Amino acid sequence: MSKESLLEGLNPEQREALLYLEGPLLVLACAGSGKTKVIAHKFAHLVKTKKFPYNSILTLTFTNKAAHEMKERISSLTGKDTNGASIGTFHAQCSRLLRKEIQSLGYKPDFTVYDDDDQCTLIRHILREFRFHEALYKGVAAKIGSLKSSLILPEEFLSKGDGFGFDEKLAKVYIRYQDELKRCNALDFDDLIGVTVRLFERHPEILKKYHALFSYILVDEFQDTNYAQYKLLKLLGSGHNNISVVGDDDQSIYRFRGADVNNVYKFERDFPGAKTIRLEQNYRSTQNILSVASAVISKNPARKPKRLWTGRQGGESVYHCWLNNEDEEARHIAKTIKELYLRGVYEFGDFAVLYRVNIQSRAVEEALRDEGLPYHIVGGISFYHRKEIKDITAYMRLAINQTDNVSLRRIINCPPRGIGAATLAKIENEAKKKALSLFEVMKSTVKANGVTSAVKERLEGFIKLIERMASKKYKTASDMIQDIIEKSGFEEFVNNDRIQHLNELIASSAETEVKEFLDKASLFTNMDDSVRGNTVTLMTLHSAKGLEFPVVFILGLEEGVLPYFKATNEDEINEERRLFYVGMTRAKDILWLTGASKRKLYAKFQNQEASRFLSDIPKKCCEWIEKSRGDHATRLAPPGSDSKKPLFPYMAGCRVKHPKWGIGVVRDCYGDGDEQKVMVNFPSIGIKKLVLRFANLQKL
DNA sequence: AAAACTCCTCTTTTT
DNA sequence: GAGGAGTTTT
Repeated sequence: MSKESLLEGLNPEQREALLYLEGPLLVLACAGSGKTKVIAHKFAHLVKTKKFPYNSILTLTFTNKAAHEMKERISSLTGKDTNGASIGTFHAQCSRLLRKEIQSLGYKPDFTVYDDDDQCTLIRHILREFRFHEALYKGVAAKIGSLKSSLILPEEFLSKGDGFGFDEKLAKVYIRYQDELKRCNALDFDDLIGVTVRLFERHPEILKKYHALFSYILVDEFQDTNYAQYKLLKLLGSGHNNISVVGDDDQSIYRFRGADVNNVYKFERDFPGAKTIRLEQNYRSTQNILSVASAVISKNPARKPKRLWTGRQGGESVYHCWLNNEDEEARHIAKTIKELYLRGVYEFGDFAVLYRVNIQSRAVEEALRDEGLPYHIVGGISFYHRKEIKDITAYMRLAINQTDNVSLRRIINCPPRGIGAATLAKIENEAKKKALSLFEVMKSTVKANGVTSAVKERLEGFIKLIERMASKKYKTASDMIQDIIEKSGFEEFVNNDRIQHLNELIASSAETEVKEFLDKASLFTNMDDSVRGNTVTLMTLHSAKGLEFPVVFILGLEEGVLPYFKATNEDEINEERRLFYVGMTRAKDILWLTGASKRKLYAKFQNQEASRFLSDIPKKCCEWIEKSRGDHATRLAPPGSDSKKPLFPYMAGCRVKHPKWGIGVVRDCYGDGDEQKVMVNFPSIGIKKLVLRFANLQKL
């Protein structure tokens, strides 16, 4: 593809972003403004026109899915596969780099990556040992995570306690946790970033090497970076300053995971000479949807001002409907989907139902089933997080990294082999005393006296099992998995369903090397394996980021649901507002907002009030439909909105008859007054745009 | 080692 | 009100 065609199809701002090559660049890209496109095209431009080597452009995303899509786009632009390219998630790229360099920090290159599950297991273990309240493990994990994502080391945290004892306890756990990780030769997710930063800080010569290697840096979803990631970018970018970041402060919805929007605001200051380019044209939604979304988000203080606009004038009005309870809400949505589907304009895959919390999916599922509509749910437990899968990977990890205590504890008696709590406690004690790994202690226990011969025998069996696997050179992960299932007794231990999952695992890993497989398994998430098909999509607002659908429903527009009741301070409310904004801007043609006056939350019924966000919506863009009795509905509908003027006489999907072209299906209806136009799909001749005044359409 | 019982939590969750 | 995890019982 030539340079000309790389620029073709880009608007002036997108072009500018692509051609701005010297120095730091911040691209503020509104929802639906083509930010991925800019990155992909810029990558292709650097390679094709500027002759950058393929692996010299570090391209970072947040999700595997985004990385995958990026690779596909780039390879179709450049006509080459992206095997040698440095494109991937922050975590995957750091992990790759650390496998090569981590020895400089005293870890072994075969370190294990602990996912959140493993992290929690370890923290619980430590809490129990300290006799701290074990049930707090989630909060502790979150706190440690946030310290790590701010690059605060355990020792530093200890030095500034709060004086009440809580922080001291936390510090104690943090220190121990970090110590334990090191001894297991393991890194958690935050370490992948943090340790890479430390590596660069302590070893400038290594940093220099990567300055030379990565002569350009491209970053997607920049608003989601945490402090550690920001620091990493600063270090890597400090050599040449060729860094382009793309993001949207209005779509920052992961604050609770350590993401810091301020990174967007700090960029111009911290990267001297930085240029800012705004992408404000939205290629996705109709004007009505955009007006509603902009009105809501504009109420957020401290955001970069933007003028979001679209070429798709008018469009169907945004619908808002208030119902009696969550079942009616769900039924209403199901009925609406069915109706739109039957009109023939939309397929099931065109619909998305978005909600704040996963439990809200239940009512919708039921309603969709009742109407016989196919659906799938995004999120939930990931394949690699299933118990039996994690058990098998624990065997693999232990064989590769025998100091991995977390994995050992997981499988030592699974399947049951008569090594119970008492034996394990003995080993744990011994290990602590001698500062050895559990596996090492097991080996010496077998040689020494002190345990009964029966126990010895069982321990020996386990050790042999692991050592045999460790010494064997498996060609693929699937060979190893099969071996584990056979030799460990898993085969008899698990039931049919789970064997099925294991078979899937074997099939999917037939072409993957063992170590590669383990990395993938750790860094994989539930976002990656959604098998959708052409069915209605149900998911949380969070999971919807980056996606688009012709028809979107957002449910639970009530105080306590959206915004969620846990959001109390202003920052948190603002994040809820952004979440709502992200949801609305997923919609291309039709957007429905619903709420209910009664809802069952955690086993009790609650009276719900309309969400405060609804009052920010300009009345002229929204049609308020009342399907609930009682005072809620009347209070809800804003004054003046009761005059139900059908702004667009033709809904997308309705059938019309044209004197010349016969019967067609309306796709869109837009514009004002005399300019009002309607887009109709006539089976015989295709899509036609007609001025409503002259079209002589007959509604069927 | 399975079964029964008790306790606890219940937001979102890119990796 | 359900589901998960840990603990106690058999």
